[in-house]
Amino acid sequence: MDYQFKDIEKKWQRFWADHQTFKTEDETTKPKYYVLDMFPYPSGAGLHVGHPLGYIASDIFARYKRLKGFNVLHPMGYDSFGLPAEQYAIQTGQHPAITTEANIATYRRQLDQLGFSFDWSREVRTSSPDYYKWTQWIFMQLFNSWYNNDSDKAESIAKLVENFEQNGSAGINAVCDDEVSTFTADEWKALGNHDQQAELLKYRLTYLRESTVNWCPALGTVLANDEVKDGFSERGGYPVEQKKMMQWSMRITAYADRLLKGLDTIDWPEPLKEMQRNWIGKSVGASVRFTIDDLRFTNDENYIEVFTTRADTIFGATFLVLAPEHELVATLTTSEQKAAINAYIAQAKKKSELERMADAKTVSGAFTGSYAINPVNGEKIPIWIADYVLAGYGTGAVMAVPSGDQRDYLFAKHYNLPIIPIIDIQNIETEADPTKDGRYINSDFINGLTYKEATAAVVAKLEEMGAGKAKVNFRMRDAIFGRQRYWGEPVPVYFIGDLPYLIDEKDLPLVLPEVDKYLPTESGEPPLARAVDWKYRTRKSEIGSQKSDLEGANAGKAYEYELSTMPGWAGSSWYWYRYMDAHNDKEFASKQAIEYWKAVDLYIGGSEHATGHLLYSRFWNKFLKDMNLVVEEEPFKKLINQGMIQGRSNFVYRLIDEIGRGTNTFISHGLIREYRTSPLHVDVNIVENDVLNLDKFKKFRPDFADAEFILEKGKYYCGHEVEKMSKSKFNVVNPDDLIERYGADTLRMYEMFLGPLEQSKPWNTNGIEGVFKFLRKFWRLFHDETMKFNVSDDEPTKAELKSLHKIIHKVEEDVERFSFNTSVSSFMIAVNELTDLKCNKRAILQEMVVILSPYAPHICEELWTMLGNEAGTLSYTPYPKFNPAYLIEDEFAYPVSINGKTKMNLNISLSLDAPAIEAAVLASGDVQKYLDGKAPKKVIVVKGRIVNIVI
RNA sequence: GCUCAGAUGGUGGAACUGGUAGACACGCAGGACUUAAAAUCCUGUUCCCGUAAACGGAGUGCGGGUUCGAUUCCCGCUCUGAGUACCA
Repeated sequence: MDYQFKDIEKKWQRFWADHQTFKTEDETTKPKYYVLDMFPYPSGAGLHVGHPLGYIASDIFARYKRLKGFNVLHPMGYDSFGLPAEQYAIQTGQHPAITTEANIATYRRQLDQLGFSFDWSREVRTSSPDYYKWTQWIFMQLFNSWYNNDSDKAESIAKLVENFEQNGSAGINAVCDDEVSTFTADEWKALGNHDQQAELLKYRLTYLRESTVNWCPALGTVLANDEVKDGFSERGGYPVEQKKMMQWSMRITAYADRLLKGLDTIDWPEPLKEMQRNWIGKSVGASVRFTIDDLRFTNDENYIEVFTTRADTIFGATFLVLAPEHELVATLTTSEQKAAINAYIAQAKKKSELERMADAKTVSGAFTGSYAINPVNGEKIPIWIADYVLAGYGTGAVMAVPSGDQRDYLFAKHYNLPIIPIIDIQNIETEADPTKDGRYINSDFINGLTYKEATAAVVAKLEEMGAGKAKVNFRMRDAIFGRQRYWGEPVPVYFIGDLPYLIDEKDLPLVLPEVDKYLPTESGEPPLARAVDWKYRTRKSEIGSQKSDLEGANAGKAYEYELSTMPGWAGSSWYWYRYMDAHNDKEFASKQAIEYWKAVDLYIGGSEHATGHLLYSRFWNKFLKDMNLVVEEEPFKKLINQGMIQGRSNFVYRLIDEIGRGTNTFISHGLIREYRTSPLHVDVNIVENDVLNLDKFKKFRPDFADAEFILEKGKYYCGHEVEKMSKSKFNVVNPDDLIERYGADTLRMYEMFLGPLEQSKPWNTNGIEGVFKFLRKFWRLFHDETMKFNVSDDEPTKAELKSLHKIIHKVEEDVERFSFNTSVSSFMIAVNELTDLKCNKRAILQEMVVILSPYAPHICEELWTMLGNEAGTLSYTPYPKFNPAYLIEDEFAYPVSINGKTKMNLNISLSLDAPAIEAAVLASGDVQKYLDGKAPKKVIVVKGRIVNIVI
């Protein structure tokens, strides 16, 4: 029988499902290996050919590891909360759960078709209450924790309370809000429960605070920074504005340093680590207090604090600049300057983020009229405001050193402020010079010192004066953790007055209530406000840690729940643990499961999650580690980014008539220079190797039914271009179509054959034939001319064994370094060789089946059983053992170069050593011809490699 | 602007530690089989000169360097893609 991929693939997909071939046990006899894919959001559009790229790679790796004797965890699930389902619900009134369910069914069908070896018994869905129960539970742990800088880890709030009760706020070194109170133990105890809770909220790892948020009116929700692009929402492209709002936040900044340090311990692509480093944005410097030269300010508030990374340049500081939003601006502004300052603030406020960015080159600012004192030299320097200083970074104020900082330089030039050189080699004629080389001048006690010495000396002096101290600043902000949306996890919190309280653990999961519409209420409250009688009722018998508020008059009352839901990244920040123990209803995963599987050994996914999912996941993981709930500091040991698959669009060229109208005549791409044409996207699915299928084109759109063509060599050639893959560009290729035509094994191998996994590349179906032909050729090795199964038990020859062992070794090497494209080529070479050798020996072919099975599992399962093996055993059979003895050659065709240019090959025994090889080469007639009687200047011989003769 | 990645035939790409550049595949051209088409198979295919071959020359974005030898290492530049954006 010929290679019937359709029957074969259906048969084995069913077999794997029926026999649960890939169900993973949490056993400990084999070494474990955890291969994870980034789980998809099940969108309505289904998979396109770009999505499976990473899944195919991870599946090959997982299958390979099984053959190598590992107990492999290779699960899949769905990140099923999200905006598109909700948008659809708003438009149609359909409950997002229903849409989501339907989309998941499509995804599942498409994934199954590709023959993945997922253990579906462990499937997770972030939108399922069994799952989000634990997302809520983790939220509660965060609420009940604070970050202790002294132990450098998160600890229980109870411990903090204990400390307050014994010592007050003294000795607490926490990551917390800026405005925490100081109090004694007695003062603490004297506080009412309300005030105590309000104070504790400033320490909790998830907390409420008024924050400036990215409010998107069109979506009716708040967006995270990474969901906003250039002032517009990433999804939908709606305008985003800044708005103040009470929001849940996550104190991720507590982990900034650990998130940074951890990067050095994990095997991730360098660019991705770099992106996280930039995002965290650690800068080491100093905070410096500049006294305000104004008697109106009281003694303990008479300073402006700035952050600088160049404390060494402080003698060059000739003015201060505050952000227009800085809280001191109003008080600093003198009456003469009031008009100018107000005008400037008004103008700055009007400018959108986008305009501010485009305007980066223009210098603008205003003088407050006030002065400050430079602490190191007592100089009186003016205080300005300008929008190049950002309120959200550092202290929202800078000391301007125009000789060393280009923005300060431009500002000083524009407003005629002094520029003082502070380093002897500094050249500041046309621009600032931020050099750190040379020696200091005009700088009093650091004159003559080097950069390192000067920085230390200045910081020491400032500390001594009480005017500053060394400080580390981070660019990263606490992450906002709330959406005014319906389709997300409810926050397990209710309110008594203005204070949030956790619901009882027994009441988890807090299930998403039904609502009549998925829109905000008329008064602007989130959709959850529409739920009827959705209130938390406390029970006196089940009161928790914050008990005093639930007792007495409050017991049994109904309280408002938090109405916002969790953001998209909540459910994906811990899901890899759920796969370890997906059905546990006592814990998010059992201790044994976590201790066995530990962390993800290989994680494959796109780099677009670099600063979102991958950062938040590391944060939650570190927190869970601090709580002793998990065992590893880093969740993903090795990570690979699969490249993006871009679209490759095809174009037809419509002839334009004299008056500029499009006609119904189309010009082949090679001829368009001779005509006036306009390009038109054409569906790539009716184009093959850039040749248009004319009949299908006529059916593509009704107005093309009577299209005419000007052809080249009888064919219509299309033009092409690389663009984003999108429906509107008609360049979306659906894997279903390709599977229908060539089968999943061909598609799997072709996606790998396209090029290195990590490289972005345009999808191009040209060439898939080659892979398909390869599989047929492989099939034919097992069959005679009449397509009858025919395998012999004869002893293999030396040449056959050599081919086999070459590929055994090559595939091992390739898979270990994730170079899947090169192993596909090598398979082709091996099959070409075995075809030439007319090899049908079981001893060779059975091993070939095992080696190829991770790549093309269906055809291999079929051949495996045809060879007489038990069905389903292929996935767990041992990988063939490489024997280098079969590759040993006794002769090598040495390339002989003259002056580095290869001229010929000479067969020489590999047993000869260098001098003997040299003699043999020089004796050769062909070499003599080049030497022309002269002696060579030099002869380089690398045994087994090359001979180079220098003349 | 900054950071990172990349540039090899008509196309996707290979060459892993400096050692035969262009493996493998697509496409194209020619041929076999066929009434024909499809499928399959065979041959050729970096470019230039020689218009058959041998042979010769050039060649991995550009310009230099190190080396017996460079796609690979170093310096400078150009272009493409991604991320980031006044971060003090």
